[in-house]
Amino acid sequence: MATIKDIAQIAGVSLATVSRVVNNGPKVGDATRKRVKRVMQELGYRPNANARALVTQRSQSLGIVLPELSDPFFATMAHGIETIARKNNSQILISTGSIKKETELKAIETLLEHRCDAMVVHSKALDDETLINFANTVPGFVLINRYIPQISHRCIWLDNISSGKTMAKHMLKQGHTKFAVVSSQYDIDDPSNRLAGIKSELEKHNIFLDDTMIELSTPDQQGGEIAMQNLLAKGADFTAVLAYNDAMASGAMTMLQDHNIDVPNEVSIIGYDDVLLAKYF
Amino acid sequence: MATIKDIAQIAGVSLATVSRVVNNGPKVGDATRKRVKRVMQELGYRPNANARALVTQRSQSLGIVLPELSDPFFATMAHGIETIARKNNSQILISTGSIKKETELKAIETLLEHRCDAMVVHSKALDDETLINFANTVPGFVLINRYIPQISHRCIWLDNISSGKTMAKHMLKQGHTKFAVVSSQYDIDDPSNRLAGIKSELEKHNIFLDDTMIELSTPDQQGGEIAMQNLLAKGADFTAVLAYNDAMASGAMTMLQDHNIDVPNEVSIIGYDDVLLAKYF
DNA sequence: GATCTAAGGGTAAACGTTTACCTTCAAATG
DNA sequence: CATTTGAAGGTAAACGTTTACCCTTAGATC
Repeated sequence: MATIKDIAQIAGVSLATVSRVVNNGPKVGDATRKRVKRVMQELGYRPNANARALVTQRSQSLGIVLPELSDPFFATMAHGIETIARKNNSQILISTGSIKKETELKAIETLLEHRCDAMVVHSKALDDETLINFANTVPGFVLINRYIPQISHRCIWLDNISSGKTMAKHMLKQGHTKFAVVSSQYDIDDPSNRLAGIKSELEKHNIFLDDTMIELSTPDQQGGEIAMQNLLAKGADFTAVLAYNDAMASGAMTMLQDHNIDVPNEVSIIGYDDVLLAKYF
Repeated sequence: MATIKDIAQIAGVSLATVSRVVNNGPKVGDATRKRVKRVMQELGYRPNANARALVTQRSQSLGIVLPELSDPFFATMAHGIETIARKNNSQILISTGSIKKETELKAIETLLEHRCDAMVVHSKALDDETLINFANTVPGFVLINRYIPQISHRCIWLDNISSGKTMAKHMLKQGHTKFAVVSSQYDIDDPSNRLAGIKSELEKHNIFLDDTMIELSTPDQQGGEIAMQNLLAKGADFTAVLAYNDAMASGAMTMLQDHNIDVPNEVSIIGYDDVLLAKYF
């Protein structure tokens, strides 16, 4: 692949001049600029981003750490980030961490080695200390869907407790009194906070959620099915289901329908996230 | 951020030795190796991937060009690629091209500048010539879901004609005689080839698909809705619907149900891709 | 005791850019 | 005519690595 040196030689100018043309810099005459551009075109010259990053200390790239790409929720998130990144002509690098300490750490480290200008990290498995450490040493380190008080200015998060309350409130308003919860089995803040919000709201109305009415599984469609299956198997009595997210809600819904239980006439169900899927369910 | 020079100085060795430790190379004594590693640990040293790529001429990265990340089909594809890339400790760079000539070209060029070791390109908008040119100048250039005879060894593609036939065959076997097609509006090979396959199979059974029975729209759920809406609006008479993909099939299905048409008792519908969504529809 | 060998480690060039600083030259200024 | 000025362009160091080649030393071999 042609380098800046090749271009310079063929065009009969110095490296500096070629560099200036590449970057639309000043100090180049019109004739020279045109000539250099033609040579670049002819040789199919592409500036080497690595060399550039090395000397400018800016890589024009944004790192993203996500649990998984195949989950529509995260795919949509990546898509959103990519759109903004592109507007700032940054390239995105994606690493997946699959909610395991080791792989999440590896994902962040790889991105660090690439010297991304900034990184958006969705980490659920790593402990606060590790993340605080990263935030304090890496300039553009941003945490998404997680709240750590010491580095709150680097966090973007949801108020899960309030979310839980809102969900419960809505169902209560519909007149429901018998509730079941289908939630995530992962030991992270989001499910437990949402559950806390739900419970607190219900208790205001003197409804106490028994543990038998709560089923945990993986936070995807299959998990929703399994959780609902378990609820039905033990003969749980409910008219309202509060699901951890839309994926679980849709799984639960499918399972209810498989058991000839009419949604929403016999049982109401509420999800979370508003992913595209939700619209069709 | 600490460089190899800092490590060398503090550990009292040369750059070469540190480099050997980083790469688990030979010619380093046990004691020295341990000492260097400790210093690296203490300073939180991370080798600079850009510098490395520059000198080794290998970037340990794999570029991906996709139309869009938010579409589950492509997200799943990206996920599959990422899994393999990670096994070969390569980082993935994703660029989206949104099926427009200009942006697809830009996406490829950006990846080229990053000197990816290989790239997987899903391009529908660029013409054959451009892509042939890339394939011939870029070593690891692979085309996915597209077939160009001159560079067939760089292509991974589907036999869309045969696919269309299979779809039609299946519906014929179920005894259907009145068909409608819901397909993609994009002027690319996939929809037209699939349609050709469908037509050819139907004609074998003396069924001739009228143009009024074919509705084109965007290849997503919304497009499926619109296409079905149009079919119903003009009072098309059919018992079987062949959809371009699962997304369109689900949209069409939703629309049928909205019109109180029973799927699958009154109308059968077939999709394509087998995305996760399909299972739940 | 001279020679050889292997292990351990150092030196410096190279990768492809950017950019601070320097040089040249022609036109403008006095 | 001598001086100043600004535009156009060149020189070379620097970014952080890897690696081919060189050097030293201690023990083995004859």
